[in-house]
Amino acid sequence: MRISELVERSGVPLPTVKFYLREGLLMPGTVTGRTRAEYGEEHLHRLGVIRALIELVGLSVQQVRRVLALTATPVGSPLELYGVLGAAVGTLPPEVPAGEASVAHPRARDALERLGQIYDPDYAAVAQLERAIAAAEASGVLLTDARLDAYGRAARDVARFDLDQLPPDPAEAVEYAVLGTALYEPLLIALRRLAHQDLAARRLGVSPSD
Amino acid sequence: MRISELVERSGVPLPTVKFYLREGLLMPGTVTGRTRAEYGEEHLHRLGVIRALIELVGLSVQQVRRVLALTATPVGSPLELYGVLGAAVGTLPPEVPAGEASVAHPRARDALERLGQIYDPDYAAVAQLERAIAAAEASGVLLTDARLDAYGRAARDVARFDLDQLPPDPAEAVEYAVLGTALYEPLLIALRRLAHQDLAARRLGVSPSD
DNA sequence: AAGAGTAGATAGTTAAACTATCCACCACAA
DNA sequence: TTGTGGTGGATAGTTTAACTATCTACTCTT
Repeated sequence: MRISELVERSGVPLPTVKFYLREGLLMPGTVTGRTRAEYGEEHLHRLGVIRALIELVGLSVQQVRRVLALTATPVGSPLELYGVLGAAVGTLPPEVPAGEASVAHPRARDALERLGQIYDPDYAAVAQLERAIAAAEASGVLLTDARLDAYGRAARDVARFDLDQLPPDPAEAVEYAVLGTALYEPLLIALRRLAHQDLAARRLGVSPSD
Repeated sequence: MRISELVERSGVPLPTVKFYLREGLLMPGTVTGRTRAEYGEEHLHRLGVIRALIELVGLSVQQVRRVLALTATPVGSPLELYGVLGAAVGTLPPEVPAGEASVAHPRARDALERLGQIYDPDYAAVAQLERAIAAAEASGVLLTDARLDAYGRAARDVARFDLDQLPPDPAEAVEYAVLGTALYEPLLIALRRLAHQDLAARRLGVSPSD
């Protein structure tokens, strides 16, 4: 299809499509002449993913570029994937500055030790954990061991489910893992908030179950 | 203390402090003269919270204003709090546009029905859930019932812990609930990612436990 | 009396994410 | 074959957010 059809079917304005092409989020079509290029269904799908990550998940253009780059990463074993994902740059706001990686993360190390999990300072998520703990401390709210255990257990339950659902096909697995990481995080957050409200309502006597 | 001391002790530049005063994030000091005002420890603490929410959690100035406004909300029972929190505007990116609240959220309603939880379209988190599901669908990744159950259970476990930890004092409870919602979300996200990596490593044979 | 500090106002800066033109030029229909 | 309109590529402008910088009058302290 031509770019006008891509614009019409995706609902994304022409200048914006051109912008994504310039920024490398959308791969170029196959050139069929000096002033003509052909786009396919994969471009349409890609545009959908881009818009979802930007408008619905709230990622920046730069973060989307990284996420999409990861979906093109070839991995040997499907299970290696989360290692690759972990060594790559974090995708969720707030962005962890480049220099902050690979430095010591004492609070995160303590926490992971307590959970019995591996500690690798090169994992971007370790820096995120460190920041999360620092934010709590700076606000006068501290992170107790009991809370760490409770959250760690819940996170592990979710992660176990995610790994169990990993598609056997490597290419599919990459897309699942990368997009799943970005797409399911807001889901978990929203469900936690709704659970707060539901449990609070029940404890107030609206319904005696649970 | 005078503003210069506040600047020095908080590490926040003077123009920025003035900006936060203008924007209503930081409450004004007690005026002691035409060109003089007095600030206290609560201003210092507030500045710490503001910086943590902006720099570490990644909230926008507008979102911080809403979060801080909520900490000043008086509630009858501590447990009412999460209801209040839910009826308020969402605080985490991506922002849910004002008009989007209170409209039908069919996918979110189905999900909540399946989880056996109350559905109230006025809850901001319902709109967030709807968007999260929409984002997954737009990306070609669908939300299975099994995943919903797994995530819902984990979210509920965390929420139960949060409610159990609610301080008995109403004023403290508000600060705990509001800041806890914002501060502990990045924690849960980081722990999920780290659990992915840890479980993936274990399944690859690095360590046979779990 | 004078210098430093301050409140309050206004203006400037930077970055991100678009959005809008411009121009040459090519393809296809009449 | 000639015009009409869609195209690629380039460049420039817009909008919003979050600061950052000045300016001015005034006042507190020494």
